[in-house]
Formats: sequence, structure tokens, C-alpha cells
Amino acid sequence: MFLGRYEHTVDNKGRVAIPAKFRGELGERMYVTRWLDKCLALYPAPTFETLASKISALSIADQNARQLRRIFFSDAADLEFDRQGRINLPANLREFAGIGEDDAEVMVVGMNDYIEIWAREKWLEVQNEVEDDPNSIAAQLAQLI
Amino acid sequence: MFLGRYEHTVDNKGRVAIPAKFRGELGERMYVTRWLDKCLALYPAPTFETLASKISALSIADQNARQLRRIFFSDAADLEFDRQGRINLPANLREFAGIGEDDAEVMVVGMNDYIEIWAREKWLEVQNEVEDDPNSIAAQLAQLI
DNA sequence: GGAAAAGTGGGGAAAAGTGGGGAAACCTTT
DNA sequence: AAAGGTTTCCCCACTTTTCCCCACTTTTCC
Repeated sequence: MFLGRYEHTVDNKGRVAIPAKFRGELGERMYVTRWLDKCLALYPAPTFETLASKISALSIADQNARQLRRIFFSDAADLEFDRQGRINLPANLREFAGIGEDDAEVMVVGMNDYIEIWAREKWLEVQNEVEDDPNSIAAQLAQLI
Repeated sequence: MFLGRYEHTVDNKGRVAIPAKFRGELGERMYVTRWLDKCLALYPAPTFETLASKISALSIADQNARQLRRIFFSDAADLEFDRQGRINLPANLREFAGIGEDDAEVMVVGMNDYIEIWAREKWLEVQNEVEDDPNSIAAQLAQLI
């Protein structure tokens, strides 16, 4: 279970420390790809591979499915930790997520079965939207309990 | 059944003693997350895991559901007791709940199947609101009896 | 009143996060 | 094809934070 929110820096070599609490569950190999709302998604290898095969199974007759395939795989990368528990975010993904070049600040966010990586400013926007409208969250929670 | 209200202090390392009466029912592992009205909710592991899987099951196609997921999991943490029966409240959750840095006072409140943790001042405000308007409580109770 | 348990505080060891340097690999250029 | 330069990767070292353990005070219970 990936839980919690960590504020880390991306150094000028593109390296980000992954929170130590996440490392065990990620295992050795992991994948990163672009995700909804201009953030990045980081998956343990088995989770990603399951998702990838589902996407591969979509019909190529469907235009939307073809587009999804292209987007999903073209910006995906497989990663490993260096000895300090860091990963190297590819430049194209950093750009996609609005993560700057020099010592950019990012949020590494647990999402239960995967991890999201956000440019700090973008994450704060998301959070502010929620703070401005707390009742919609309450309403959704109420349906689940 | 978590019952009663205890006034404890959070030391400058973020540690709070959980009332001894709650420890047995909490078990070894527990989870804390942000909750409604700017307090924190503390759950025994099984209770939280049920709730977490319900939230994970929401459709990622729904923007509101994505937001709920992000907020819920990003401000959640799994915790264990130290040898003195204390837990360590993460800094982001302390901030959310308005729990200060140095020896802040909190209310640890039993809520039957979970526990709420409040900044002392916030708790007193809520209590005053209720005392100023006892009839609305009475009305709700009346429906149940 | 005494013993046990509960709550609080502090100090030291270990781990986590960050930055920098050097070697290897790659590409480009002459 | 060789040299130069750039990029990438790995390793080391420092700083900060976290965690664990011990000791003390207060409360509770017999």
C-alpha cells in the first residue's frame, strides 16, 4: 500500500529519491509513464505489465484505442534504483509533467497501488481545489461508508 | 468500541500517546488519515483497508473520484506503536489538523469504530457550537429513538 | 500507602535524503 | 579511425531527519 505524500527534489541530473517506505513494495524493477492531469505514474513491474497487456488487448480497429496505446507506451520507461534509492526521470516525462531543470521540487504521492509524481506547484493547485470545495469530498466519502 | 475523550500532548517530534484503553482494540498496525472538519481519523488496520479498497475501486474516468483518491491516500499513513504506546503523526497531517509544533495539545476521541484526533482549540470550538444549538442534536436523536 | 501502569521528555544510533566527483560509454567531429 | 567532448552512470561523503531506547513524573488501582 503506497500511502503518504513526500516533498523531494529532482537534481540537475534528473534524479529523484523515492521515499524509503515505497521502495520495498516497488521491488527492483518499476515503470513510469505519463498519467492523467499532467502527472507521472510509477508502477511496480507486475502492476504495469498487467496494465500494459490489457491495453495491448484493445482492438486496433478502434481509433481511441490506437491513440491510447501510442500515448501510453511512447512515454513509458522502465527504471531501476541507484544505490541511494533514486530513479532517473527521462527528460520527456519531466517536461510533460512540468518538472523544471534545476533542483525542481516534486511531490511523490502514494495512491494505494501506484505512485504519482507531480511538479510541486501543480500538486498544490490540485490540493487547493479540494480545500476550496470540501463538501464534494465529504459527499463522495459518505457514499462509501 | 472506542469511547471517551482524552487530552494528550504532541511533543516536538510529533509523538502522541494513544490512551491505553484504545491500544488493545487498535492492534499492532493502524492507519491515520485526514478527516472531515479538519480532524484526523485513526483506524484499526482492517477497517482502513476496507475503506481504502472501496476508494481504489472508484473509476479513474471521474475527475472527482481522482481527486478524492489523491487527497485520501496522500494524507494517509500506516503507523505502529513505539514501546511507550505512542504513534508518530506525520508533519503534513499535523499541519492539516492545525496541530502546532511545540508540545501541542490534542483531543483523542473515541468514535465507536474509529478514533478522531483534534487540535484542542478546534475541538472546543466544535463543542461550543453544539452547546449553542442543542436542539439540532436533539432533533436527530429523536429520529432514532 | 505502595506498587504498577500510563504519560512525557530527552539523548544517541541508524537510516534517509542530497550533492558532488570520477570513470565508463556514447556521440560527434576532424 | 582516432580524438575530443558530452552524457550517463556509479560510488562516496555529508547533513538532516527519524527511530529506538532509557529514565523520570504523574496517575491509577489495589
